[in-house]
Amino acid sequence: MRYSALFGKTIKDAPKDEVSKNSKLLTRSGFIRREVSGVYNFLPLGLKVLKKIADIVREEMNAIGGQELSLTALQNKESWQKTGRWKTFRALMKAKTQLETEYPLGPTHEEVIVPLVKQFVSSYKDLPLYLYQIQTKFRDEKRAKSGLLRGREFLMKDLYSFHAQEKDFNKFYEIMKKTYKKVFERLGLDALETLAGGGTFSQFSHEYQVITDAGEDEIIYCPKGDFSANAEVSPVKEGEACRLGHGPLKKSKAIEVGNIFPLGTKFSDAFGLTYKNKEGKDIPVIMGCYGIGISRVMGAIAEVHNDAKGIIWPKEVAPHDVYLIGITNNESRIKERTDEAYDSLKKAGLDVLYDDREDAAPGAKFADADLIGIPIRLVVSKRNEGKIEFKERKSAKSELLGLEEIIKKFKA
RNA sequence: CGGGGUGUAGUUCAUCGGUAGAACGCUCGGUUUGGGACCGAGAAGCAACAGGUCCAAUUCCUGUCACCCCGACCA
Repeated sequence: MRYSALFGKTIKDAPKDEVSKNSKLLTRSGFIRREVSGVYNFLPLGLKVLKKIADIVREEMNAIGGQELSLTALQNKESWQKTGRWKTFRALMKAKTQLETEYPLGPTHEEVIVPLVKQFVSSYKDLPLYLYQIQTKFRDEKRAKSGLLRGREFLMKDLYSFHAQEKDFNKFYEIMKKTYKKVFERLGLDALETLAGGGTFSQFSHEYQVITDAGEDEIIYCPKGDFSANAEVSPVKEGEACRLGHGPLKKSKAIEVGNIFPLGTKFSDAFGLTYKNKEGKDIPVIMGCYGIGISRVMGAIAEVHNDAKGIIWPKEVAPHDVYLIGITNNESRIKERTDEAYDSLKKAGLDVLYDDREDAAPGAKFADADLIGIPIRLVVSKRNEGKIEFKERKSAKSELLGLEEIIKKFKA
């Protein structure tokens, strides 16, 4: 991609209404732009990141037998009345047609998936079943805030599991814990598996919390990593020893980037979702749900991985592999050499953002490279004597390498 | 939803009862090229919206809307 053709330029000053670190950085660097409060457009660079996050999640869901589908955002009011949530789910947005018919705008999808699954599941042979989607959700937050961290429209992965036996559910719940750990590692997030309340569904649930002052939750956790609980439900307090005798426990603000939740038979009961066991008896299906806020993850990464100059994207979610700069000058062949490097890198399968602006001062290019935060920066310049400067965004050091060596480095 | 604050050019901000100005960005010309470079010339605004006061309102008053912050809320 040539920078000169890229839609979405960087800006020096963030709009004054973008106050949170993540939205400031993502707006300045041309990844997102706010539409209304709590609702963001994703520009090409931002969408690339969003897709990479989604793809990692998708891969891991597929790996444990998840089947992807896509459920509607515009939902069925009757189903929500059946579960009682038409009245009790405060953040439910309701859309009205010209004829005054009301539709819930999906904040979550139990009311859609359970009736759907009921049409296909009737025997123990149909279970277990793991269905997920990555889809836009709507929640009528009384106050949207913190950029991508709490919006009214956001992208979320939700998986629903259906089981014949409690035992089977428990086994899968543990698999999900491992899977979530792996997902967040790949996303470059240090997410603590945190014990949380179960709301109206169950006694407990688990949240995946990333420590940051921008977060809204408070967690009590052991710095050695063997305990973490949401402060709302934690029986132990800051400063005490954890269950393995480590200590002292710490208290921090954190942002919830995922959660997993036993649903029991609450929704199966509401919709009469049962299966026939071997004796021909109807048994309610046991369910679990498992969410990851895709757009919130993007915000959390920007919130946590940055420095004074801009974002520092983890490799797996970066919008491009390389930011290529040529420091041109009319007399030398720098422009040609940079063009050649661009072509070679592309041929080698790398996704390159080539800053091909001819009249921009070198400083402007460096500043944009740092702000956008692509993990590797390459500089072609007459100063580098036929080699290319290779620099990691996260490091202050750089080295001069040949093109072949650089390509080899990426393959490794 | 309670409290506080803000709406002026794409962005950040000035102005102030006499109908709008800078910087950045943008366009054109020229000079530049290792940390947001320089010179010159331009384009760009229904001053959120509606009403009121006044000879005259971006400016004062009222209302509405939007946005931000704190709190409450967040299956």
